[in-house]
Amino acid sequence: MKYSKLLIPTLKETPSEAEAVSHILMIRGGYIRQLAAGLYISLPLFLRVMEKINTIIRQEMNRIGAQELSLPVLHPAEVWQKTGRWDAIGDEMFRLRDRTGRDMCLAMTHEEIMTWLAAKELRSYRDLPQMWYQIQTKLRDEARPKSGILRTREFIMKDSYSFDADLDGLNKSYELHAQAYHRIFTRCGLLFYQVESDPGMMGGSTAHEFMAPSDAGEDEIALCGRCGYSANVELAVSQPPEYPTIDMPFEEVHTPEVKTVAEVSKFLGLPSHCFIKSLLLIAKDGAVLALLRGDEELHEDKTKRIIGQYRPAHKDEIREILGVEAGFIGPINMINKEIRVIASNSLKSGLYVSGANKKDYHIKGINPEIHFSTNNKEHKTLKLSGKMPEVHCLVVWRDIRVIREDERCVTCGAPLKIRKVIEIGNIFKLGVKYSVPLNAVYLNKEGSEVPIIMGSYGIGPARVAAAAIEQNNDENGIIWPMSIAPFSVLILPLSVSDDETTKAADLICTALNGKGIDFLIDDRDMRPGIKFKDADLTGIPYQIIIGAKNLKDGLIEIKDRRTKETMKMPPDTTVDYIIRLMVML
RNA sequence: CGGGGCGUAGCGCAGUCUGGUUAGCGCACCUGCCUUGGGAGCAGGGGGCCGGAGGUUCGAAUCCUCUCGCCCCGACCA
Repeated sequence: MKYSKLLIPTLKETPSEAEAVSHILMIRGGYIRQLAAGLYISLPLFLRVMEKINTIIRQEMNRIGAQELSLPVLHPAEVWQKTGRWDAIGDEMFRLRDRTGRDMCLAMTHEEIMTWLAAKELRSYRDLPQMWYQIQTKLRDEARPKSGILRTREFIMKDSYSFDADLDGLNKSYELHAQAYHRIFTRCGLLFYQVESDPGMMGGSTAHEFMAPSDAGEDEIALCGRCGYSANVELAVSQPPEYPTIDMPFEEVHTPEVKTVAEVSKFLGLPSHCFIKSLLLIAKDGAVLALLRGDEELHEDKTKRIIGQYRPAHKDEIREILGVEAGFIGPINMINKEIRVIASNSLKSGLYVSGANKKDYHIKGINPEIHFSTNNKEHKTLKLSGKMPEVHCLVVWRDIRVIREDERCVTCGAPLKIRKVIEIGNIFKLGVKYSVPLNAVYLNKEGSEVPIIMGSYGIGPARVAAAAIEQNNDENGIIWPMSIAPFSVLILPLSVSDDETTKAADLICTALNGKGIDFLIDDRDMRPGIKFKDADLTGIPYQIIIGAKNLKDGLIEIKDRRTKETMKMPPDTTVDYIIRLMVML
């Protein structure tokens, strides 16, 4: 392919709207252009990268027995209404009406349509299992598109769906996908982790995400270097750091106008881990008191999984519900109040200071082993009858804390690392969440009607490309992994007006063509400096540099974009040398 | 949706606070000469509804009101 025939509008300067490295380099390298917020045009080079990634995906999906098909991007509302998602999903779904006034939406994912097809076409256990996938456009009216193509309103997604007769089958399909994903991302030259993830609103039991480490990522994962534990921080667990108990009597202390953990800690001269941080939350079915150790932070997602959607209580609500000003609330004298209390596991033992539920007072020496009780009615009765007066609070022990870097792994005790990552793929065990409402059932051997067990599995090819750039670049530009580079080789005839140079370039083109290697030749009548800069920026893995000076000695030069190493050799051996390099990769 | 920033030539920016020649600089672009191993040099040239609308004023890129767009942080993310 000739450079002069391709639209590759490279930029010398960094565009002001780009922040992420991959975003900057994709724009500067002439890969993409922005049409509007979250909407991008793929230029020829980027399209080639996407095609290479999609080819790898297809090969690996086909290899596990999945079949490719293509579904509409415009959907009738009815299917989505049947699963309840028409109402459950808010502004993120693009909605419209057709000319007859019928409600329609644009596909943000395809569980409904795939399940609809399964309901129509799959009848018997003999039809199962099936794995169907497509590489198609998805549309989501994102609240905040960001970081170039990492979060857009329209994007390509490989989504596949498995249909099995039973859980064993689902587990097999799930495992096959996990293996395929490992092969895909490895072949794409990415560093990545498979981590446990929150099944969330997809509605399922098990879920994993495939995460590529990058500072541009929106997610964070916790990693154990020793045992391999890895999880999204949305659900990652760790051993809370342990501190020696500081002895203190059980007594009230006057703490006028001293409210936050930091203030009380300073006032009493005690470290923050000696405190119980009490937060009043308003959940759908009432107020919830969350107790954390003073050095901990409440984890919103973990908490939501326990009490559902919630918000922090306002100051006047605290006064109304607990009868005390914010800043002095705590687990004391809570036993008669009809408020759920959820306490962080780290508070199970030790001695603590917390608000006394009395203005300007805190209480020292709270001993959860004595003053807290697990959630059973018995203690309440005993307390009320005066037999166990020391119990102040009925608690449920839960993991509701945010984990931190270097805390200990719960399985092996090694320090955990936290990494920012780009989510490049995910796999979910859906179960019957979609097959039941859409009546996707089959007849089993016994002749009874049973819902199909489903799984769903996604990959964002553009995110794979972005992650590859994030992980492979230098001050001069992109360094593509060979497998997904737009071209394998870039030929740089430094002067297109020099006959010897052109002749040598032609020779190499012919040889590369003969070997089926995809190459680009920079045939532009430009100064060498420009060609070198563009070559490095666009990131094609190998450069064959043909200059008059080396040619006088019968030599041309091969440069490895990644290592910057160069090798001089006669033109007729160049192509074989390149092939050897490519095989080594 | 909340907070912040920015809209001036294709790109990157100055000018705006403190209103006043013909709105400026670098890069890119066009013509010519010259040059050809890391974004050359010289000479000449084209390109602007200063995001949009309304207002204040003798006069608005500049002040006021409204509005649209883009980016960043947060919320959201099926």
